[in-house]
Amino acid sequence: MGRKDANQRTDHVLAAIRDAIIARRLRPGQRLRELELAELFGVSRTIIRAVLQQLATAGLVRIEANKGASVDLPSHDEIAGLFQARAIIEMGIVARLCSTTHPDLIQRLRAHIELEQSAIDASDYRQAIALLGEFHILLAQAAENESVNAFYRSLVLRTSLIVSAIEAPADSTCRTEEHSELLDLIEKGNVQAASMCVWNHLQEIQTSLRVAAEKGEQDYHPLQHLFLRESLAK
Amino acid sequence: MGRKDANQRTDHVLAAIRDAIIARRLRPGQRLRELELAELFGVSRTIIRAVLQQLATAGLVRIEANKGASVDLPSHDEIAGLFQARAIIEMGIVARLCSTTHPDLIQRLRAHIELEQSAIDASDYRQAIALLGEFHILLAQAAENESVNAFYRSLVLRTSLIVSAIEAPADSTCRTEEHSELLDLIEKGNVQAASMCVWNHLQEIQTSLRVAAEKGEQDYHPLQHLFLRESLAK
DNA sequence: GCAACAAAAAATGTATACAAGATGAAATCG
DNA sequence: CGATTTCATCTTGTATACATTTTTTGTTGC
Repeated sequence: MGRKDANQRTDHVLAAIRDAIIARRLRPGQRLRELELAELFGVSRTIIRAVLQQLATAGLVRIEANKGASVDLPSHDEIAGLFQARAIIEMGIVARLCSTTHPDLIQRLRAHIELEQSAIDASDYRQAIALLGEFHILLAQAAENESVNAFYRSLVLRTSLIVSAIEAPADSTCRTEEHSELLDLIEKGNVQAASMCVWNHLQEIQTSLRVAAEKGEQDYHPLQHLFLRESLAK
Repeated sequence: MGRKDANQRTDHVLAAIRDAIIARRLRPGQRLRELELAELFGVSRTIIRAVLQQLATAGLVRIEANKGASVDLPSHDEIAGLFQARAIIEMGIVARLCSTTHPDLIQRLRAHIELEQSAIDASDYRQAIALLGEFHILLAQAAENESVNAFYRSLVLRTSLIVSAIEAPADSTCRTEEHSELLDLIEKGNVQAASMCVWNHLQEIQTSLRVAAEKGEQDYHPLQHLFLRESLAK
């Protein structure tokens, strides 16, 4: 019924399921049955299908023909590809930033790094990890390009899902010195070194994640038959 | 009715409409009414809606709540953003290619440039334009990253729609010498210069397109009430 | 004539009905 | 007892029906 609040239900359901995936209340591999979700949200399957399709194009959900949808579970190769993609995008952005000067931008990023450092000093690891990840988002925003931004954000979203999925230890996240070093290189306009810095930085994260993943793979057992109702309750 | 050929109808309709947009049989701004399309393809609105939604996420179609879908008509700012995005991605790819040697890849791209040159020499402009555009696709493929590739292809698709939409003259497309120069720089591993080359290259295309667009804007009058049936006939 | 309003037509948003593939358990055969 | 087939059930795929919004049309008053 084309109501005044058109697509509002769709958007609400979309946000709810996406948030549940991000918060890992819905684990990779979890099946998402249309009728179940429809009843849970009090809407029809029509809306659920639209939502699932959108989540699938965002790469959060996998849909198989005649088999239905489930939270996406990327392979090791796909994970490597996602990190590589992030590196490529960031190198492009860095190259752009190197060619022109952005004093205010650099200053803002430096301020962010100070936040990182003080969180680390205060041993607030939860906050520190969040800030370390946010640095990359800010860097991408610096490109001031909507398309690139949206794409990069979707890459970060998917990679951070992986990070949290394998309960990565703190040392497999960014190091604040490298962020600082990158800013120095950008300021100097050294594209060559800045690119390498970015590449190595993301490469490090990825390899340390792979190690953590392989270590944790033994005690990984997908909790089957999770209750959607609880998983989706915010 | 969940049939053996699941999603086949959807895919067929999707391809048909997308091809029509690419081939400019469907012009930007053209309204896409669900019932009309449904009857044309002999399917239900359900399928048409799924297709339109997918086209919308691909950026080819714009959907307004309660108003329906139409072929996307990007603003000048959006066009600039798309070209800038292409440049950023290509700079990232180029930075990647510079850091390691890819003799076979360089050779393939050089072979492609020879094709460009011979098409130009033979005054086969149609072929030349296609080849000049294809160079960028090949370059993107060189990154060997599925995510980046898919994203870049969608950017190229949307920008080439614009190129054909404004009936750009030949001199607003790539120049083969610049492609050759870029390869030289990659081979030397000069990230700095290669990045600038890419940026300037796409900047040139964009500005010459803008000029062409402004020139052609007078005699642009959207053919209203085009017949969908004819537009979609392959 | 034309501006404003009212009713009708058309188009989209959502729910539901039904068809067909997928799944799993019971039944059958070796 | 184990492998295989069959059938009941579940789930997805598609069509259609109905509600609500938008757009068009027609009419009235000035």
